[in-house]
Amino acid sequence: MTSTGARPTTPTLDEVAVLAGVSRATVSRVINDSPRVSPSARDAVQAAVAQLRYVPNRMARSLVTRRTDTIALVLSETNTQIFSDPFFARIVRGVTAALADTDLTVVLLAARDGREQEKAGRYVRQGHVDGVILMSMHHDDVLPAVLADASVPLVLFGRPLDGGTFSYVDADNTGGAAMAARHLVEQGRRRIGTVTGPQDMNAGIDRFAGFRTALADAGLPLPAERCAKGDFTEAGGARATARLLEQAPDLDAVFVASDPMAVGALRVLAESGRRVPDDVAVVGFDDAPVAAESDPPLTTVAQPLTEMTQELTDLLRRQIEGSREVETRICDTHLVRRASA
Amino acid sequence: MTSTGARPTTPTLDEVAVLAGVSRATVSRVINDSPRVSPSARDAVQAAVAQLRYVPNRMARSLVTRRTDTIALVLSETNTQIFSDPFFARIVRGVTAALADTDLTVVLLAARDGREQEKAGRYVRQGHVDGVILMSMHHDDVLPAVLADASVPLVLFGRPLDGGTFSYVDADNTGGAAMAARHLVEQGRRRIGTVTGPQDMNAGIDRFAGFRTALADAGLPLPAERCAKGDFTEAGGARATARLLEQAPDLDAVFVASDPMAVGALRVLAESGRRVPDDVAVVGFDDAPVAAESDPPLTTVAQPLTEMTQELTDLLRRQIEGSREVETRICDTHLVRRASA
DNA sequence: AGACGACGTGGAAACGCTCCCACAGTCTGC
DNA sequence: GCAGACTGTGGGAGCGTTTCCACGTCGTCT
Repeated sequence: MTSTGARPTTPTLDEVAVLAGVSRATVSRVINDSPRVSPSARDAVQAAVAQLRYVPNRMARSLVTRRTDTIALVLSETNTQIFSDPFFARIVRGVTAALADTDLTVVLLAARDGREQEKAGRYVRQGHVDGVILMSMHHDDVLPAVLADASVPLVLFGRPLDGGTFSYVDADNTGGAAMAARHLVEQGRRRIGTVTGPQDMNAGIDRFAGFRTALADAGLPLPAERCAKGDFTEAGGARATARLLEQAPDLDAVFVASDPMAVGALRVLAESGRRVPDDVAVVGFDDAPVAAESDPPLTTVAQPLTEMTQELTDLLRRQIEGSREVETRICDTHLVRRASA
Repeated sequence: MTSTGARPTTPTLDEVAVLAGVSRATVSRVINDSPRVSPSARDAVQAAVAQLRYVPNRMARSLVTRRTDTIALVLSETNTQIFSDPFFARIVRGVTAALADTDLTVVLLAARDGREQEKAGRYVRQGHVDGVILMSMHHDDVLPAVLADASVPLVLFGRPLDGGTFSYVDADNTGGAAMAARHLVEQGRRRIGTVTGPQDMNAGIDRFAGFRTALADAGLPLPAERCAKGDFTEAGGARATARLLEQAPDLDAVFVASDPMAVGALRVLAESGRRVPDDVAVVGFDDAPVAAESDPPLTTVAQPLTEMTQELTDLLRRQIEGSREVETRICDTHLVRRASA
């Protein structure tokens, strides 16, 4: 079983050339689908490639072309829990799907603490990738600046808080939250509260702002005791809702800034003996898979994730092609009506 | 805002050498911490590096060293849902943590369909990484063979089904399931059923086998109507449990092959009016975070995930160093007793 | 029939780095 | 005081590609 022999050396372009009886340059042309090759030469090369099971050496190729055909999807998030958030999974799926037809490969980089962020930054700066999609939600994250500084094409998922000059794609969080608020008002609710997201995340801030503004526009008050801060997790949503019910037991509706939190809210509401939507209406945000399966199914604000990931990759690819334009895309949300409101 | 000017060209070793007044070779030595450099030269080089903000070009370096200092963690799994399974997140965390002190960077590759698996395979074969940790659970996955064929160091998470000669690390699924069965027997349970995992996954097969054997050893029968097949998800666990209760309403205990499924089982049991553990005892598997928060908290079989990821990286690093030994590690599980059994 | 593109091809120069080797200078032990 | 080792340094080859350029060899147009 034991052996420390050298691993088999992979064939090079030269060896293929010799076997095919042509020059290295011609083999290269065949590999790269150049039209300027005779059919006979092409056949000979392809046969030789197949026989030797030749695979081009990426490093050598990248060294001269200065392209890697790889992009990084960097998840900069200290909360390890969020990494298993279905929302992230959907983004990853969307991005890889959007690039399925291209020859770009997506690699994921998880940067959960300072050291990992540093590693990710170095990885990018060393030229491993042609571009970066960065998901960084927190205010104090330095990675956006570090990567921008690496002068590598960069697109953010989510509006950056500090308003730096980054290209980014985001959902219309403000508008979506306002839509949720108006929906509740139209249902005749008057004592409407909210479970917010973290207020150091743009999504948390914007959803709260949109909600508050819409409520004010409708002439409804939003006293502090009808607001509780959550952390986008189910457990956090449950805790926040419990607090809310204690502070404002007469609540007749609640806007919960994410679906996982809303699921927690539904549980706590049920445990408190309240019926949803009869006693308390609930609107969530995200249209996560779980929203359709909750009891009752959740009315929620949907983000057009497919469109967003498509925009993300479009923007990035345009930058890779050479554009230095700073572009932003705010994608419209829409209300998905189910049973909870 | 618009401009399509060329991105700033990154400095090379030569430019650093000129600025520092030394040769390229000396700069290289400083970069690579060679001891054979005089303090004065070292200082001059470091100053020049800082001034030019020089970062070595990975491609050029890798081309000659044949190392990339990168390993890939490949998730080969068609079930997109599993990608957001907390279990995966824990593995990712464990692996990156185990490599935190090294200069190895981990990149994640998600291979969810044939095309993505092909991309991942190509990525690896082209020499982007020094080694691969592969999570591939399904019987019909071709990626293990493809990657092994790429003659790149490879370690599997989870025992491969076809018994190929791969290095791998796995939990003692058989032993853990047997432990769960014995625990239920010791509690005086006699009509014990199970919700299994998918039977085309090694974890599903082994847990079922260990459970069945232990039950037989205890002289207890396991009729077919006390077995229901799940898919490792909460919803699947709920469905399987509902089936189980229909087929065998007199069940007094159930071993559920994963914690998410067990959570689904608890819900269905509660809905059917059964008390846990009074009427039906439940043991799960994985010791997922959710196990501690369920109602009642779940007794479950824990895998030593930290130890496993550590072994995984140790094995891989040894292979990268040149070992061609095929090594396997089966890590012991232990029972975490909570309230459900 | 002669000139002239177009076409297919090979030689050779990069790309940015590491590392072997040679070389001068300094230090040690006699 | 001199052979020998040791130390720091620079020159240069080479890693496996792509791509520019020059060079025949045709077919086509006047």
